[in-house]
Amino acid sequence: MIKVVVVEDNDSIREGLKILIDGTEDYSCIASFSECETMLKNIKKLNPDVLLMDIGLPGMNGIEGIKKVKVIFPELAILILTIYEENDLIFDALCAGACGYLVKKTPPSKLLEAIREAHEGGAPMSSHIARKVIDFFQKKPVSSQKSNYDLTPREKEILTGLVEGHNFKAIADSLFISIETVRFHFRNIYKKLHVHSQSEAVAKAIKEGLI
Amino acid sequence: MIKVVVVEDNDSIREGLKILIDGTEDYSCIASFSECETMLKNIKKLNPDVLLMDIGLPGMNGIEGIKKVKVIFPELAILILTIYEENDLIFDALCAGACGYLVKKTPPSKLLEAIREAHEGGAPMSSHIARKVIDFFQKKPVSSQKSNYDLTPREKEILTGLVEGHNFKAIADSLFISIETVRFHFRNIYKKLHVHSQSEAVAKAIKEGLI
DNA sequence: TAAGAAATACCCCTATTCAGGTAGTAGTTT
DNA sequence: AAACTACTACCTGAATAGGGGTATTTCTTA
Repeated sequence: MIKVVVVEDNDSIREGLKILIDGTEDYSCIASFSECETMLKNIKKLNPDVLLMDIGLPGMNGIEGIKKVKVIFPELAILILTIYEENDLIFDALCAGACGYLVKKTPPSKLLEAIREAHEGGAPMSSHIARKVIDFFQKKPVSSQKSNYDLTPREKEILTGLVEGHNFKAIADSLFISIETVRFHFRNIYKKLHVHSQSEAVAKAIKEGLI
Repeated sequence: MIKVVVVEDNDSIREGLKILIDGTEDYSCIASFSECETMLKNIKKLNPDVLLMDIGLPGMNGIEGIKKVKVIFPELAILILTIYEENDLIFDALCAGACGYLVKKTPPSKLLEAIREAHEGGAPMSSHIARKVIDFFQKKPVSSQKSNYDLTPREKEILTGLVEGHNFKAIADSLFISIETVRFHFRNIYKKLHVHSQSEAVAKAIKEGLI
C-alpha cells in the first residue's frame, strides 16, 4: 500500500486526485491539504510514502514547502504537481528536494505509475527536464576548463597547497623549494587571478574549480 | 535528417544499429566505429547530430571517449549504449558529458524515439537513473546542514565577508564595527573550525557550505 | 642563436594577520 | 539574582603575508 498525501489548492483537482488514488488498489490517499502550513503540522504523524505538491499555492509556495518538509522527512519522495511542463519552477523544486513531477493533465494510469516509480526510488520526469538537470550538474567542469587564468602547472600546485590550508612555509617545505620562490609564485598567481590576498585566491580557486 | 554516429565494438550490434537507423526515414547513420580512437580522428568532419557510444570498449573506454569528444563538440548529444540498465558507469558517463543512455535490448521504435529526444534537447533515461542524478546534485545542501560547527549568525556573517575577498578592515567597515571586534570573532571562528589561517577558513567554509 | 616562458632564489620594507589577555553591555535562561 | 552567551572593544607582541626589485638556470620556440 502506497500512502499518498496531496497538497493542492484547487478543490476539484485535489478531490479528483484523492478519488483516483483511493479508488486504486495498493494506493491510499491518507490526507489532502489546500495549503502547505497545515500539511507541515501534520506530516510527521501521517508518515506518508509519497507527497504530491502543487507549486503555485496561496501562502507559502511549493518550493518553500518542499524545503521545510525535507527538514522533517529528508528521504520522503516528493512529486510536484504542475500545469505546464516547461516551467522553470520545476527545476527550482528539484533543487529544493523534489524527486520528480506530474503534469496535472497526465492520464490517470501514467499518474499512478509515476507515484509508484517515485515510491520505488525513481524520479519520474520528461526527458527535457532531465536534460536541464544534467546540463546543470555538468556545467561546473565545463566552465572551469574555460576559466583557467593561464596558471602554470607549478602555480596550480602551489595554489592547491594554499587551498589545503598550508601556509607559505609549509608549501615551500612540501615542494622542496625556498619560501621566497613560493612568494614569487603567489605574486604571479595574484596578478593572474586579480586578487590581493590568500582568502580571495582560495575562494576563487574553489568556486571556479581551478584546482 | 538526424545524422547519427555509432561507436560499438560488437560487430553484429553495430551493424544492426546502422541498418535500423539508415532504414528509417529522417535518420541516417553517417559513420560507425568499433573503437573511440578512430571516431575521435573523424568526428570533426562528420559533424553528427547524435553520437551513440558503447561504454565497455577495448582500448579507450567510453567514459574517456566522451570526455574527449566533449572537448571537440561541447554541444553534441551523446547517448550511451549499455547492456545493463543498473550500471554505475551510466552515472559516470553522464558526469563525463553524455545526455542519456540506451539499453541495447531496447525495441527499435523506442531506440529511435530516444535518439530523436536527444537530438531535440532531451535526456532520455529511466526514472531510476534520473533519481541518481537528482540525488547527486541535491546532496551538497543536505550535508551542509549537518556540519555547522555551531557558528553564531554574526560569525557566519563575518566569515562570509572573508570568503567574498574582504580583509578585516573591509569587513569591519561593512558591518560598522571595530576591526578589533572582527579579530575577536575570527579567533572564535578559527577555534570552532579548528583552523589557523584565513585560507583554511575560506576553504572549509566553501567546501562544507557553511555560508 | 636569440627571445621568451617557467621555475628557482635573494634583497628590501610595510601591512596585515595571529595569539593571547582583559572587559563592558545586552539579552536569555536557570 | 546569578550564570551564560553573543557581541562589542582595546592592548601587546610575534608571525606571516604583500608589494617591489633583481638574478640565474633550464627549456622551448621563433
